[in-house]
Amino acid sequence: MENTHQKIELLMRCIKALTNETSRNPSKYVCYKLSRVMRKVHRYYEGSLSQYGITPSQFYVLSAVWEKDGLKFKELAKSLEMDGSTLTSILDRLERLDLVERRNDPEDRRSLLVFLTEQAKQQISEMAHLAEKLDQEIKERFTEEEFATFERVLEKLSLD
Amino acid sequence: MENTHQKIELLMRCIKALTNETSRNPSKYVCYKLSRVMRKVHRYYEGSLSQYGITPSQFYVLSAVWEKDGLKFKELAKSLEMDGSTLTSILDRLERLDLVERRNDPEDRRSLLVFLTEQAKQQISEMAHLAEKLDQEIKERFTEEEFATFERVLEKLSLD
DNA sequence: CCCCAATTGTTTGTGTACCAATAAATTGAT
DNA sequence: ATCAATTTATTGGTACACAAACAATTGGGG
Repeated sequence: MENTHQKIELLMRCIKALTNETSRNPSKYVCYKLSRVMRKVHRYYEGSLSQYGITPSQFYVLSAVWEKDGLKFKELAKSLEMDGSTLTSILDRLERLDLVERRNDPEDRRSLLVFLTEQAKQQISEMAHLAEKLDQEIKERFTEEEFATFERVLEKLSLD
Repeated sequence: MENTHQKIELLMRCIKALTNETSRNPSKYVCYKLSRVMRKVHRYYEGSLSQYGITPSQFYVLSAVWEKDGLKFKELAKSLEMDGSTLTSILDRLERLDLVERRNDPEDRRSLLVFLTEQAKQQISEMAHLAEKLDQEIKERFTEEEFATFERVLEKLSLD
């Protein structure tokens, strides 16, 4: 009986293939594949970065401020292509962790400047080193050309 | 003066390149690239699916139930590789939209079975058709081989 | 100089996403 | 048959992500 069920399943799959009926499984959609992989890779980074008490998104923000200390809130959001309200909440947490500091912009009272704290400056390069190692471990699983194509497609998709 | 500033920027980039100092910009990390592209593609789907009043994630759940109507909650979560608590909240919304129905499993009182409503059955193939069109528009931007490599890498990353 | 439109960052509300803790039901070992 | 361990779905808590509404500020046209 169990065997019969399996045969029926197989037959159904054959019928679908022969009639060219498209699968209903969501795993065929690009968007679904992307989100599944993104979540997986995100958790992979998260597992390592948690030793510093931060999340991947918080790490990206720290890196961007590290690249240009004291940049404007607006510039930061733009460079991360991140919604302002999302950045506000991430900065709230980073400020609570004493890793980042908001200061008033002397030239425009609407604007904020974002700085790393001393503590963050001491830790960030170690964090970055860790993240590079994680990246390396991912890349090792593919040929250089394969991964280059992958990144090129990602790059092209990220330009609107 | 502005010109001087640009020259300094350029010089700094040269120094970084010559000393092999790695960039601090987060856009070099695989995880960041993935999340940026995922968000972009997600918004792209969202814009179209919103005409049905649903989100991409809700669409994936509907598709999976469409593929196998009346499957167990647990199976559904597993096939979507989704945390159970996430699925609970998505099913709550889909039930409120009258697109999905939870029923008790007669064979195990801990378990739930998930069904599409009549309304959902009438709409889902149109939604799927739309999603396929969106996918097609993305794929058109690349050569077949290029995109095949991209999907192969995604596939491999989603395992383990 | 004044007013109105645009800009800046925050708040609020909704929707994922996941972990830990929970309650209910089932299973298995004795 | 009974009790402990396991399984199942939900709840509660935290963290993104984004749109819309908001307050403070700036800037330009009259």
